[in-house]
Order: sequence, then C-alpha cells, then structure tokens
Amino acid sequence: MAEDADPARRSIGARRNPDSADAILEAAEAVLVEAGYAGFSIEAVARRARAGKPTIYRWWPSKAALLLEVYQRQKRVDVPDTGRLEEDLVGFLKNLFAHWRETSSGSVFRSLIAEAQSDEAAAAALADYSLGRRSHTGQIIERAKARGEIPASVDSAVVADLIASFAWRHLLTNRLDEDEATIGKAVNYVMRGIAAPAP
Amino acid sequence: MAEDADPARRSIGARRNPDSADAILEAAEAVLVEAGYAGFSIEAVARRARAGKPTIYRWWPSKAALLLEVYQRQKRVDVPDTGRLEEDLVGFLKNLFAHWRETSSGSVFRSLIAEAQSDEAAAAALADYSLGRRSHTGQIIERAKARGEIPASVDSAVVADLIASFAWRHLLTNRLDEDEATIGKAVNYVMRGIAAPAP
DNA sequence: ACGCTCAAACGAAACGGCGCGTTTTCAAGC
DNA sequence: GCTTGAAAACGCGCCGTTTCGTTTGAGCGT
Repeated sequence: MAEDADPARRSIGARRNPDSADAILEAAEAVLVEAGYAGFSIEAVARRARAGKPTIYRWWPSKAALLLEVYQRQKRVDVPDTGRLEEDLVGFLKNLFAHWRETSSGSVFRSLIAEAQSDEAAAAALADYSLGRRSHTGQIIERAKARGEIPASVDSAVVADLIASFAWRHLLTNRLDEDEATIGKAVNYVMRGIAAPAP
Repeated sequence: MAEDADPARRSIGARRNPDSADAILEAAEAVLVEAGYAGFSIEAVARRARAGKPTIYRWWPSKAALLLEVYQRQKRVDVPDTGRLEEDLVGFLKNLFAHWRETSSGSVFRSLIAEAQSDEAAAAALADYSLGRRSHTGQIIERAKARGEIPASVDSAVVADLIASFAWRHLLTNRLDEDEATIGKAVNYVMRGIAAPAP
C-alpha cells in the first residue's frame, strides 16, 4: 500500500500519503467520463471523492497535474510485433483507437491536450510525455530497420511523429471510429514512402 | 457601408448592425493575443471593445461562435502552385506555419481547437471548416494527378488529412518553428509513398 | 425637404450562480 | 496535546441574463 516516489505528486511535506489519493484519482476519472471536460472541476472531483478541496490542492498543484496523473494511471496500449512494419503500424493505431474509444483514456487525453493550450505546466508535461511516447513508437520503426525492411537512413522520430499526428487528429476531431480502410491507406502511404529507396 | 448577409451573425431581428460588431471582433482578437486563451473571456472582450456583454450575446450565441468568426476574418494562407507536388506541399506547410507564427491566427486556431474539445457547437463548426479546408488542400493533390505526377488512384482526402494532421500537431505542441528539414522529411516520406506505384 | 415618432440596438450596471484557489475552523487519532 | 486532514467559509472573477436609460436611424406626416 505504501507506494511512493510518484513524481507528479507534491513531495514537499509529503510525510505520508494515505490511499485517499487513489480515491481522488478515481473520482477525477469518473467525473471526466460522466460530465466531460466541461464539467471537470476540482470542486466536482472533491464532491465525488468525498474529499476536501484543500486535500486535492495539497497534492496536485493544478488541474493539469491531476489530469496528467489520471492519464498516466491508465493501462498502456500494447504495441504489436508481427514482423512486418505495416502490420505493426496499422495494428498499433487500431489498438490505440480502440483503447481511446472503449476506455476513459480518450476523454482524459483529449482534455489534457485542451488544457495544455492554456496551461503552461500542462503543456510541458504533455511535451515530456509525448517525447517518451515517440521514442516508444519509434522502436517499431527501429525493429523494421534491424530486419532490413526499411533503409537505416529513415528518421524514425519523424515517422513516429507522423503516426502520432494522425492519431491526435482523429482523437481531437472525434473520428476514432474511422474506417479501418482509411487507417490502412494512410499507413500504407507513409509505409511505401519510407520503404522506397531514397532518391 | 451597409454590408449584410453575414451567415455567422444572428439574423433574427437584425434590422441594423453598426460596425460595432467589427470593433468587438477586433477586441476579441486583441484580447486573445495579449492575454492568451486562458484570459479570453466575454467580459474581457466587452471591456476591451467598450461594449456591453448583452451586445455580444445578441450576435454570437457562445464564445465558440465568436472565436470562429474571429478566425474566419483572418486572411487565408495562399497555396503555391510550382508544378511539383513536393514543392507545393512543403511550401504550403511553410506558409501555413509562418502565418500561424507571425499573425494571431495561430493563437486563434489553437483556442478554437481547445474550445471544440468541450463545446459541441465549436466542434461542429470546426469540423465543417476542416472539411472545406481539406478539399482545398486536396486540390494540390488533384493538380498533381492531372499532371500525371502521381497515380489517379491516390486518395487525395487521406493525403490532405495526413498533411493537416502534421500541421495541427505542430501547432498544438508549440513546434511551429520546427526545422524546415523536418517538414521536408515528413513531406518527402508521404510524397514518395503516394508517388510509388501501388503494390 | 424637414422634423417628429417609434422601435431596435446600444452601454452600463446589477443579478444569482458557479468554480477558482486560499484561509480558517473543527473533529478526530497517534 | 499536537499533528492531520475534512469541512466550511472566504473573496474573486466570469458566466449568462435582466433591467435601466440613452442613442440612432428609418418611416411617415406635414
């Protein structure tokens, strides 16, 4: 129970953290799902968690910090490894879209991106997170390089960024139920682009 | 002077609309630039425009509607036509990034996207706008098809979407000053992907 | 052509409501 | 008895709306 070393949590006078923090995080997620980002207020979370506002502010400096930690609590999307890059990428996107659609992750991440547009701290946290995620996705590309499927000269960061951009756009414009055909086409275009020998 | 037929404006009893509406739109833009999206409130706009809040609410049903009209007032980015698809796409993105960076358009559009994450009307308006923009960008692709530069089987909507996704991501993550090299690489990957003969 | 009238739109102020982030109070528990 | 943390209360700002008195321009009668 007594887990610690949570970087998002204020560690100033954090002499001890009961599991009420977990209740707050769960309440935050529930509020976000039920009332949407518009209804996501610290007061609503406090009400839902039967906690006091000062308790929340003691551990999270801002709404953004709370949002980020809620998102980081979510289970990660698993990255397929089929041995073929195109299948990996399509599978990854399909998994991601399904995960965003079927759990609260989509709502949470959308809210986080929106919050980052007006909150400096959220923007920094999101940038940090994206960096980690990009290198993670980049491993799919790197594996393909190792197999000799694509040239080693391919900039995997740029490719990962293209894929992530595509995912973000569909999340932000409520198009997560896009045809698989469209995903397939988009990935296929990028795929053939990087697989072709450089001119 | 007596211009009319402005679709975004409430036309119920709109017997006459002085140019105070222009003052409000200008004030909205100024507030957004100076105070950012976080400080963008109807009250702030009203103060800045020396207008009453009811006047604003009379013509724009929501903050989102006001935002959208501010954005649509902006000058459009011109789309190059160099005769080579890759140059067109890179040029378009470079123009767009510069425009977003150097005018208030970037702030306005970022705010609009953020607002669309919690406001249904804003989301609908944005989707509508994006649809128009996508077909506009799609014309670059169509021209390349007509020249025989890429196969006619290429789905220009998907390609336009890929390009737009890339632009959105860089706008939303404050990376509009990305190296031209990165833009070039990304476009080049997509470019070669669609130029290659379908397998 | 002139001036009157009337309705529409105006700016300003105030309303109740809500969420913010903070401070203060108060009932526990080691 | 001293720390802890939930609960209540605070002042603030913005929301969206209502009310007030004023300005303005179009229509109409003289």
